[in-house]
Amino acid sequence: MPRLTETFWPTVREPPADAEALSHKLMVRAGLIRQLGAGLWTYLPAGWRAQRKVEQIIREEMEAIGCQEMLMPVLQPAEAWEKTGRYGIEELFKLSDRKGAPLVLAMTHEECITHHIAREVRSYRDLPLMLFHIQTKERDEPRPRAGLLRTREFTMKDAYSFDRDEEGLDRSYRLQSEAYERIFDRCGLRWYRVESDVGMMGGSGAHEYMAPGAAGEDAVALAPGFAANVEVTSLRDGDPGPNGGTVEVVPAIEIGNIFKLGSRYSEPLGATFLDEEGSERPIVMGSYGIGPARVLATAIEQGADERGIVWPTSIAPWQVHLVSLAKAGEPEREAADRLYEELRGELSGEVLYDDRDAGPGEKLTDAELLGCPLQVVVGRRGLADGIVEASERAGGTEHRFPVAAAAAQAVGLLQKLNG
RNA sequence: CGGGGCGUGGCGCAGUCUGGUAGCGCACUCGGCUGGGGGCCGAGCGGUCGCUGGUUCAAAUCCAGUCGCCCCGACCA
Repeated sequence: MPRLTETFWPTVREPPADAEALSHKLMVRAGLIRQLGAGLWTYLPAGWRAQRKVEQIIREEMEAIGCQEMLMPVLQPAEAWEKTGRYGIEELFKLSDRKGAPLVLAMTHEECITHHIAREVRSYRDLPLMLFHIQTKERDEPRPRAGLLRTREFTMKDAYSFDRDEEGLDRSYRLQSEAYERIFDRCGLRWYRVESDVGMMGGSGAHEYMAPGAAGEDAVALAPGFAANVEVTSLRDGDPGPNGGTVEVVPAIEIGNIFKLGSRYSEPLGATFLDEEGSERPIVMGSYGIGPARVLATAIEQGADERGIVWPTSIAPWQVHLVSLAKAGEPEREAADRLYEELRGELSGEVLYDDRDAGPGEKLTDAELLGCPLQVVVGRRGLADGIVEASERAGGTEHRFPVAAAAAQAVGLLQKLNG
C-alpha cells in the first residue's frame, strides 16, 4: 500500500490562504488533514497513521498503570446531564430523537461512566478502578481555530479513576500523572506540568500539561525550576523567577489535563459503595484527558523547520521515506523497488515509497514537507558509486549506504535514532 | 457574542468602485522533450461568479436578505 502511486496523499504547494498557525498550514500542505467545515477535519491516511501512533503510546502507558480500555457512546440520553447540572452548558450539542426524547452529543464522559459505575460498584472491595477510552468528543465551540488545535469534533483519551477515599484518589492521580509524563516524553514533546483552575469541572485539584508553541491559546510563565499557567500565577514576563533567573511568558498548547473530581459526579448520579462498617459513601473520582490531535499539532509546531514537518520518530507516519529518482522502466528503478521490498519487510510496513514519475524536485520537496525521520534516495548518481543516499530529516545528517547493505544500515540507523 | 475580512474552474487569485464577450497562474488530460531540488514546448478539459429575491434592455459587478469560511477579542472539559 505505501507506494505513492497507489496511495492517497495529496500535498499542496501553497498553504490555505487564511491559515495562520504553522501546524495548520503544514498539516494541510503535507496531506495529513482536510477541512470539512468550521472546526471539522478529516484525517487523510498519513495524518491518521500519525495520530494512531500517538493513541497507541497512550494505550500502552494507560495499560501499564492498570487503567483498562473500554468504549462509551457519543450519543447519550440527556437525563444524566440534567442530574449533574451540565445540560445547560452552551457548548453542549443537544438534539432529540424521533420520539422527541432529549439527547446530547457528549463533550466528555463523566456522566456516562459514572452512570455505569453507580450500577455496578457496590462494595469497597470493587475499588479502586481506573478505566479509559479513546473516543470522539463534540463541542459547539464559539470559535474553532488553528486547524486541529481547537475543533468542534475531536478525539480524546479520557480516563476516570474511582476510589474509596482521598488517599486512594491521590494514588490514582499520581499514577496518571506519571503516565502522562511518559506519554508526552515518548511523543517527543517539550512540556510543563502546571497547576490549573478547577474550572467548571469542580473538584479539589487539577493540573494541566502545557507545551510551548507559537499557536497556543494559553500562556505559561517559565523560569528555572518553575512553570505556571499565567492564569494562576502573579508572575509576569521579566519578573525575577522564584528560584532565580527571569520569568519568561510563552504561548502554550494545553495537551492534557488531570482533575481530582471528588464526588462532583458520583453524588448526583448516586455512585456509592459500602465501606467495611457498612455505611454508604460516595465514590471519589478523578478524570484525566489527553487530546491526541493536539499532541500531533504540537509536535509539528515544536519541530518544524522552513522546509516542513520534522516528526519525532515515535509518531512519524512512516519511519522511512524512500524516493526513487528514476521512472518506471529504468534500471535504477529496479534497485529502488528491491530496496523497498527489503525495507518493508524489515520495518513491518514503516516505509513510504515515492515511485511516482514526477521530477526529482517535486519528490524531494514533498519528502521534506512530510518529514519522516529518514529519507533514502535511490538515483543514478549514487548508484554509479554503488550507494544509496540517506539523510536524517532532523539535523540533516547525510549517510551513504552500499546498495547491498542499505536496508540493514537504514534499520540500524533508525534504531539509533529511536534509542 | 462584539470587531474586521473573504466567498469567481480542483487550488491561489484578478475582474466588482465605473453593469455590456468570465480571465490569469498552478494543477489536470493528451503528445513530445527533459531527468539529482516543484524543468520546457504544443494542444486540450474544466466555472449557472455561495444562495434567494429585487433593480435594469442587460448583473460576478448595483440593492436587500441569507448561508458559509477565516482572523482579532470574549469564551474555553
